[in-house]
Order: sequence, then C-alpha cells, then structure tokens
Amino acid sequence: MRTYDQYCAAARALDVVGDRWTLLIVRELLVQQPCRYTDLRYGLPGVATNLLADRLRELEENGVISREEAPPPIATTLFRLTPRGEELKSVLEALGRWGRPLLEETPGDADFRSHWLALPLELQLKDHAPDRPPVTIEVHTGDRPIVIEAGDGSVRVRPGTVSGPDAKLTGTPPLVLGVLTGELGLARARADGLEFEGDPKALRRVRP
Amino acid sequence: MRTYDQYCAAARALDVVGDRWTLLIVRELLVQQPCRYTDLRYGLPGVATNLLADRLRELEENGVISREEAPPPIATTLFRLTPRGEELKSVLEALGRWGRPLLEETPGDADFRSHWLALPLELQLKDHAPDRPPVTIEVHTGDRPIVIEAGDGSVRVRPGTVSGPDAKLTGTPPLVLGVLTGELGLARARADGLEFEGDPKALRRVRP
DNA sequence: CAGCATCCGCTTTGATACTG
DNA sequence: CAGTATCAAAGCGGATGCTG
Repeated sequence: MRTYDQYCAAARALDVVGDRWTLLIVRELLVQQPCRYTDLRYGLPGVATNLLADRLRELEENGVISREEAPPPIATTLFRLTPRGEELKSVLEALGRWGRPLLEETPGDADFRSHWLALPLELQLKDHAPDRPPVTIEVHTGDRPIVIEAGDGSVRVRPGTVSGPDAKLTGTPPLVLGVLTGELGLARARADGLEFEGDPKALRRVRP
Repeated sequence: MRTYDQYCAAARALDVVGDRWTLLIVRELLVQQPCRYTDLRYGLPGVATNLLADRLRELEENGVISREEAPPPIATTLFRLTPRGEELKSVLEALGRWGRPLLEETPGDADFRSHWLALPLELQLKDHAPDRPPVTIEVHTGDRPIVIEAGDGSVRVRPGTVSGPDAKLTGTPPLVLGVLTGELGLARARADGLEFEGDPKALRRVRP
C-alpha cells in the first residue's frame, strides 16, 4: 500500500481507497451485498484478476471488507462490506452526484451493468404517495432486468422481474435514466426509441 | 487519461479525479483558492514536479481548474478551481469524514501543513453563540500559525495571526485537533504537552 | 525564481495463461 | 470458482535541465 504519508484525513482515506479499482469494488459490494469473486469480476469489466485479488486482500487488511467461507450448498467464498466499509457509501454518493453530468458525454459503447443503476436510483427517486398501495416499475436495459419498488415512502431497486408491473421501461441506459430522473420527458424519450408500457402515474410517483 | 469505460457516474468521476494526487490537488485549491505552482508543490510534499504539471493540464482540460496569467506586480500563473471544481468539496468532505479515524494510527513523522486543518475545522466547528461578539483562536502547530474566527454564527479558518486572540493553542497536530473537536479534554491534552493560553470559553464556543 | 520538460529506474497495471 | 504466475506496457517518483 503506497501512502501519501500526510497527517490529513482525506489523504489517509485515499491511502486506503484511492488505488485504481478500489472504490469500484466497494460500489459492487454496496449493491450486491454478499457476492462471489466471480460476481465481482462480472460487475467490474476490464479488471485484471490478479489486481482484483490484490485489492480484496488489501481491503480486508484495512477492515473494509470481510470474507466468509460459505458452507454447502453454496460452498464458496463470499465477500461483504464491514460496517466500516458501508460508511464509504457517502463517498460513492458524492462521487456519483459529481460524475452524473459526465454521463452525457460517455461513449455509447461503454460497458454497462444494469445493477449499476440501483445506487443512483435509490438515492434520487422518492415515493411521493406513501399512503397509496405500492407500485413496481420493471426496467429492461443493459444485461438484466431490474425492478423499482415504491411504497411506504421509500424506494427500493433490485434485480429481477415482477408479475404485472405497473409500468415497464425498455431502452438504452441514457434514455431509461433520463426518463426516471425526470431530465427527459416521456414523449421525447419515446421519440428517441424508448419503449414504455403501463401507467405513467407510476413514473410520476417516483420521479424526484 | 485512462478510463474505466463504464456507463456509471461514480466511475466517470473517478476517470477524472481518480488518479493519484488529483484529489489532493483539489484539496489544496479548496483551501488556498488562487495559488501558484510553487504553492501547490509546497502543499503536496512528495509529488513529482512533472506529475503535478500533467495533472494540472488534465484538470484544466476537464474543466475542474482554470489557469490565469496574473499581471504585474504578481506576474505569475495562478491556478483556481472552476465552479464545477468547487463542487468536488462534497467528495473531499466525505473522504475526510471517513478518513478521520485513520489519523489516530498515522505515524508521528508524517508530513503536515497547518492549512490542511482549515477544511475539517470549518466543517466541524460551530459558533454556538452567534449573538455575542466574535472570538479568535490562534493555533500554532505545524509549519505556520492559523487563526480560527467565530462570529455571527459562522466559523472561518485562515492562515496568519491576530493581535490579542481570545485563546492560543500550541502543540502537535493530534493534540490540537483533538482539543478543538472536543475528542480530547483540555486537561488531558495539557498533560500530554499541549500549551493553552487564554479563555477556555472561546474553545467551548466553537466545539461541536 | 516560477513553471515546466526530459531522462531514468522502479512499481503498478493489464492481458493472458495456468492451477487446486 | 477463486485465485496464482508470468510478462509487457504504462505510470510514478526523483533528479536534473531548460526557459522566460
């Protein structure tokens, strides 16, 4: 672990999580809480396997993650964040907010995993009608479908599908993200290729 | 600029500010708003001069900083953050909060610059008596003295001294920081080598 | 002196292949 | 599945030199 050797809290934090890939590993674990080595590799396209192994060891040494040998029938190593590691969520939120405008200029062929939407969506979306029955929105973009569940005043995002969703969105990540965050009107997005089925009210319920 | 090539806001942010030294350069500019190349080098002990030049060029290309040729009598290049660059303050705050516990285990011979205290102190300290006349606390630790000014409900930290401060602290950075944030009692800190002159009430006025 | 650019040895990274 | 081994390429840190 290379260190800046400075008596400064930010510099000390960067000593631990400032190396390449490190914060993205934390991002993966924040979204997919306990996950396998293979899952991490899948969520971090481009990472070298030796580098991933190195980072995981360093993160464990620094108390950010823990590893656990799951007994059969799982019979594999599971990685998860420690409570200390979970506190890095605020760092990733700040980074994500700052980086949001940069998505506009991201090339269309950039890698994408649909679960990367979970954190920003849970952060930005609100349930504006806590007293009404819950609604679900299915989102089809990227590699696998995800579901947005709004109810009781909170919004959750998880991988998977649901039977009879209130709405269903299909399209490229920029279109889907734009529509969900309200930066892009539904009509405009449909003109640009977004497919929308179901009740637009479900959308309005969660938009910021 | 090496990129992760991911359609993810956090990853895009790290593309821009994730390289070694980059966020520490931003830290320097957040504290010492317009500053010279030489000032940056002083605030970033250990940075290679070519690397600093590279980073400054990249940050300028990415709209984070701007450079300005100051006319005589200054006659030098001044670097400052753009509004977009200033928004990185939230990232450094999150990192600093997370890294705070790591200061305890930082070796005593780590580099230190007293202006590194400005950001965390302005963030943590409060003026608990907004209606009373302002107070000033002079802090002598590290390379140069700094002054904490509390009044009208806000707390400011700047380099320099003041005539007739309400209190004066002298000691190592951990002692000074501990006493100011209230994690360390004044009596205990004095026993450990801290020198304190003046009115303890000034301290209580700003402690979190 | 301020603001770099160049050179050099070392470390880190990335890509691939291989193993229990 | 969860890594380790190997190696080329890129990045980094330190020293030094150059230019206004």
